[in-house]
Amino acid sequence: MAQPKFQSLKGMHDLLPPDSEEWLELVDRFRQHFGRAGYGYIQTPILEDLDVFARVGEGTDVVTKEMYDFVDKDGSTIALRPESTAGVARSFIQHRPLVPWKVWYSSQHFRHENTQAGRYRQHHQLGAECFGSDHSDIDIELIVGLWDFYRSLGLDRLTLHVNSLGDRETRVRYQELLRTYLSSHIEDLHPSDREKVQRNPLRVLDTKLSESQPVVARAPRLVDHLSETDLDRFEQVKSGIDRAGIPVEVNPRLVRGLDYYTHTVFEIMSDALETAQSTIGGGGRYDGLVEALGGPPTPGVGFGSGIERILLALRAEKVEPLARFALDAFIVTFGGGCPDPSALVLGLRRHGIGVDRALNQHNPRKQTERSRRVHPRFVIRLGKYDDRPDVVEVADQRDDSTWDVDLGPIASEQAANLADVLKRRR
RNA sequence: GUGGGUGUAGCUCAGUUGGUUAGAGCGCCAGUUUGUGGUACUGGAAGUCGGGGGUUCGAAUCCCCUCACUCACCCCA
Repeated sequence: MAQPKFQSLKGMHDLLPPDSEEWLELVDRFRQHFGRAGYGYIQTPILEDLDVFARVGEGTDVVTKEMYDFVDKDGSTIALRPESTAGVARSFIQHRPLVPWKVWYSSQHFRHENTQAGRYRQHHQLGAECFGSDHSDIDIELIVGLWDFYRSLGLDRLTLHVNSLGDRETRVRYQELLRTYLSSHIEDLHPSDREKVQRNPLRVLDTKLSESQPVVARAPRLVDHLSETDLDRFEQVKSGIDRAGIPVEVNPRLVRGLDYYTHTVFEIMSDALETAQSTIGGGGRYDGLVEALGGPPTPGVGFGSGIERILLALRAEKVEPLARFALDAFIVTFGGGCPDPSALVLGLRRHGIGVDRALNQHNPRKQTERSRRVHPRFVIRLGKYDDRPDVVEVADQRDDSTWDVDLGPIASEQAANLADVLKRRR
């Protein structure tokens, strides 16, 4: 194909039917799933003050390299959100809702990075957050909730990884210890891991570079430095997940991309994805986040899950598409003496019947072929009887039965009459 | 930011050592059919061969540049 003059920007994609129908269905199911657990829908602006994001991820690529930030007309520095949690936390501080505050979102995020399978510059996440409770049951509720959501979609091949980073003091203390250790073995690390030692030493733990593995394997382990209370908390979360019947794998090298996490962190991977990005959802606890943004000390926990990656995983597991575009009825017209279908179509819609017709074909055979695309419940044949223009034949696609309906002689009542017949049958 | 792969019709792709007017399947349009159910047959429309430059009598094919897409690294959902 010759490239058109304009196409969507790199890593940003159009969403068209029928894929868009499946997308809406996915979001709707998420809404119902977390709605049942008491989570309300939240929307925050796509643009925020740059510092909202910068405060919470100083050492991370997400905010240092990949942010779409720019100077606004009034000179202020703003950014397209690279993730949602920071904006939701800002909103929490601004409105001070009753706690525990449980919200879910479906939002687009922007990261200026090179694209690959399951990785886009504009990507979409479903997520849920809870602010104002440090109860470990919330951690459990979110993790189990997300797992069950995936299962309800038909995903089967899932792996749950969890880890604990301890509280902030633990984390800071361990981070220093790790930095000291790694600095003394800096020569044995892969060059591209060396710079991370100062900036974000936890990140070295999950390196994929084999050259660094021996050093990392002998590094001090975070789990050995957790306090009694940290360990208790971690045990509660693990046993809660276990009681829900979900296989859980402790991964001591699991750290996360954003550095506001404390205590629980987790990821759910799709084992069906052969691509480099198999994590479809992840999150954890961020007890210091609200405070870092200038709010009162408030615990929080949440997750984000990539919609595009969920859909990739569904395809990889060969799950049938979640939704199909379907109409109640499709109108086929016969011959030159056929009444004009326009009024009937518009009238049926006013009476709550989803209906369409073929506009580019006049051969009934072609129209019938067209109707198969949209999987209507009923096919309505208009103008079939030359001597009785007010009679239509209705074909129920479910059981292949057909019958005639006399619409009556008064044009203004015909749509209502037919709508009644279809609704009774439906 | 770094590296690999791929660009030919709406889609998926053929296209020989460079050689007439660039092909197929699917899809689309129409007909066989004043007619109606996933079939069959017939015909039709549709391509600046991603773009630019070069070599050549001659380029989809060879060379250079460029753009786009894609996969991977980094990183992340």
